[in-house]
Amino acid sequence: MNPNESFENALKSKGLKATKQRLAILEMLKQTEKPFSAEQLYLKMAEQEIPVNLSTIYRILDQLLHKKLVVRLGMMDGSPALYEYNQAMHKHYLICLGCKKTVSIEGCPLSGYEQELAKSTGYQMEGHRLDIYGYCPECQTKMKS
Amino acid sequence: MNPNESFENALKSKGLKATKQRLAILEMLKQTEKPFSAEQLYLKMAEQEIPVNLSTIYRILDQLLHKKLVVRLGMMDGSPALYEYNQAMHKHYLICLGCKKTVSIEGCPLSGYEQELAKSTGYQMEGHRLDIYGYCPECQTKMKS
DNA sequence: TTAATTGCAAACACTTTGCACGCTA
DNA sequence: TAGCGTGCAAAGTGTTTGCAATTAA
Repeated sequence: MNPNESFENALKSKGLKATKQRLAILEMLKQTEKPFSAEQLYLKMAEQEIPVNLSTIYRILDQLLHKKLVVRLGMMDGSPALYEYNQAMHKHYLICLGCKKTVSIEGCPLSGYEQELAKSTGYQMEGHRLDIYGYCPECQTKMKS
Repeated sequence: MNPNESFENALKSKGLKATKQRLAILEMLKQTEKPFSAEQLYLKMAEQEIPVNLSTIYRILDQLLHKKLVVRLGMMDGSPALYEYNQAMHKHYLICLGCKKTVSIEGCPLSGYEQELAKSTGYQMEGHRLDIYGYCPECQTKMKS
């Protein structure tokens, strides 16, 4: 099945029209498997001669977020939000405080914990966000010099 | 020891002058043990006839953050950052997606995990952020009606 | 055809900055 | 009194919104 076709179906089944802007965003996020900010997407799309307005990107990302086709992360400081294609299995990130590089972590150390917490608090869990901060090996050596 | 006195020392030992604005902010955060936004602090201080400029609050919070007298949290969406007095032991939060209430969680489920990760990745760990999202019991019943 | 979607420009909220004055040490 | 700290106003950044024009279904 053509990748675009599958996105078309995904969008339609969520009640969203399959516009080229939405398809382009989904494709970009899915293929790279990396988180992008709204502006990064905007620039990438410009390169590919798919001119879009930044506000449109924000609107689309917001819709995709609500439809759970995309997840949002980042924003430890006031820096822009990052969006990533929502692989069914959720991920966590190791973020370098030096160069801001983010790499994803295998597995989730909280699988059981969340359920316990639900029992003890009466909360209905909807998920969690875990980011781990440190300095990557390269930045550590840079800091020494 | 007078609480203000201990803050004075804390500030001076970090190379910061003990001004009434800084003291007021520290006191407020320490006493309430709750996270506040810059604006909330601004309003509270106005009530107490300690007029401050909002930009001063931001500057002070930023300094306190770097000196680790305060921690920052929040910002899952674009809402304002929250600052809280830095109790030595770090905390995590259970945040209600309905009413935005945040309650802190006992203990940290990641104590051992972070060290393992440091070994396997070569990163020098600086800490992590874990927030858990769900609906509190009250919001669950509201949603049913 | 027509309701959803987009572009544009303007507004927004939160935060940061430059500069002159004021106050702590 | 020397220099850190503050207020003020203005600018910045990331994001959202109203409205008219466009496009997918």
